[in-house]
Amino acid sequence: MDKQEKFYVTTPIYYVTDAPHIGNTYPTVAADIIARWHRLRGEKVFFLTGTDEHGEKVQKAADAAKEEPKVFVDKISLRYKEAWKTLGISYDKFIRTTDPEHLDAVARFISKLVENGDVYKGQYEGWYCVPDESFFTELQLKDGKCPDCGREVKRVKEDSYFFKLSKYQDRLLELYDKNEDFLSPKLRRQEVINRVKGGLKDVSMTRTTVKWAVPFPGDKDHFVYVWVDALINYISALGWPDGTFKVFWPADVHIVGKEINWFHSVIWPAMLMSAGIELPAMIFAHGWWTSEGKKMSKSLGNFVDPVSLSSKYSVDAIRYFLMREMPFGEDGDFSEESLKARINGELVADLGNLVYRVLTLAEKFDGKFDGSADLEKHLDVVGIDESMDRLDYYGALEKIWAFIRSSNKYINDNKVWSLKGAEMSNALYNLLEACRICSILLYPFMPDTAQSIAQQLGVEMGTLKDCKFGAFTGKPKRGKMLFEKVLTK
RNA sequence: AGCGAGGUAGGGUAGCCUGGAGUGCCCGCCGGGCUCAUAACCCGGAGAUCGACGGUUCAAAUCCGUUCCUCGCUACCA
Repeated sequence: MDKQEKFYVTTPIYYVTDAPHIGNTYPTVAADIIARWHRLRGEKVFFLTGTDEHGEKVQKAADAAKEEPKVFVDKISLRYKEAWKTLGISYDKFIRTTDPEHLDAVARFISKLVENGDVYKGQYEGWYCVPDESFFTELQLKDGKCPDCGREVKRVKEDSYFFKLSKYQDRLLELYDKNEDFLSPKLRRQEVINRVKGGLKDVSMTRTTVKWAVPFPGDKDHFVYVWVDALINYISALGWPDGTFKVFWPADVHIVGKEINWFHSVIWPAMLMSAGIELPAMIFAHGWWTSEGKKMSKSLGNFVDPVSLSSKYSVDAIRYFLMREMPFGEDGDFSEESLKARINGELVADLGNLVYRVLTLAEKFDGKFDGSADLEKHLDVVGIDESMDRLDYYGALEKIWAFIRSSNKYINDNKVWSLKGAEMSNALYNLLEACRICSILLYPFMPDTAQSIAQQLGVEMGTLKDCKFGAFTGKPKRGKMLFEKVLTK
């Protein structure tokens, strides 16, 4: 269980043209859980999230809101912070790409690429939709027209600085080959490798038309394209090249959405190679949610909002559901019916009921809780820890739930309610220890619930080291039910 | 089109790499048990020609080939 002493996890930084919704909540909750897990292991953890605030789309959104870009992004950035507070996100730093330190780091980073001869001036060619003021690649066009509005596009050329991505093809392939976990989950691995094998084109990294951006060092007509700016947040947040950068870099995992996997799995490591900076250990691309079976889209207005859901149900239920409904990395569907089914079936009937019945029995018993660890054989802490190493939250929860079910079964099989004396003491010892260990294992997923369990057991919240049967020293006192049953339909 | 993933009981999955009686898990359904517990918990049962065709083998969900279907990625959507 003793892995590295430090752990650095990041979420994508979220583009401020949208309010928080399930799409950005999902990786944020996932990062929060893995950060909390590593804290339970006793590691020094740095958990970074933030907002991506530059670019043309932000500029336009600010214009539409009749606000200065900075005023606009301040507002939205705050909404993210509020949402994360509601959802119990324990980030260590919230970076904004408009932070002065970040702007400075971007300029220095790019100068480094220039020094190393990986940046050259060329011409960017693309299709431009005048009314939308947007560039598109050949592939993005829909029947030769603007994919957004369907109007005519025109071929334009503009000066641009390029990053020599092509130069790093072999080194990238070597990286993927040597480090199997770099491209995670496995399902994404071959997809990226084959595309890289197919050849890499140098990428345009500046624009002259977008002014709401970081100035390009050494050429005042150019501004850094948002994706370059955004990627650098992972090191600028640490104060690269000094400060906590020295403690926490390289990142142990960058959690990203599959749509931005290319940038993180290919372009970002190439940029780091060019700058002579160590590479992150893992890029984990998660899947997407549909909403009630339909793709979430602005036109349908069907974005799932976990913040408002969390006031209707509970934060912990939402956090649990996000990790339990589908394996991290795959796609899945969000439906309120399914959420209710998991609350009633798993949180109420399995977990909540277990804790409640155990505490009822324990309160009635007058004596010490002592015995031999009969239930421990159903507990697979090592397996759970290994699942968490792979960010397999789904697998970890499956194992935790197997233990919860075994504990419920133990009560029935042994007719615990009818036991007396030493037999009762032994049974309650096992059950109370089971609940205590569950409180620890569940803590990263459902912090409030876990703390409530610990409190009702009358014990301090433990760490991963305490996930083994030992002496039960608590003073159980039943409190309120962990989860209330919700009405279906 | 290219590349990738997948098709296992009513739904969702594991098993496939390293062949060995369709073996497991969750939900749903039917029946039973129990009464500590939030109509909660526990047990049992029904339900699958493992997408289709062909091959290898004593033996195929598992290996090989073909085929049909679904989904994802393809360079700034979480």
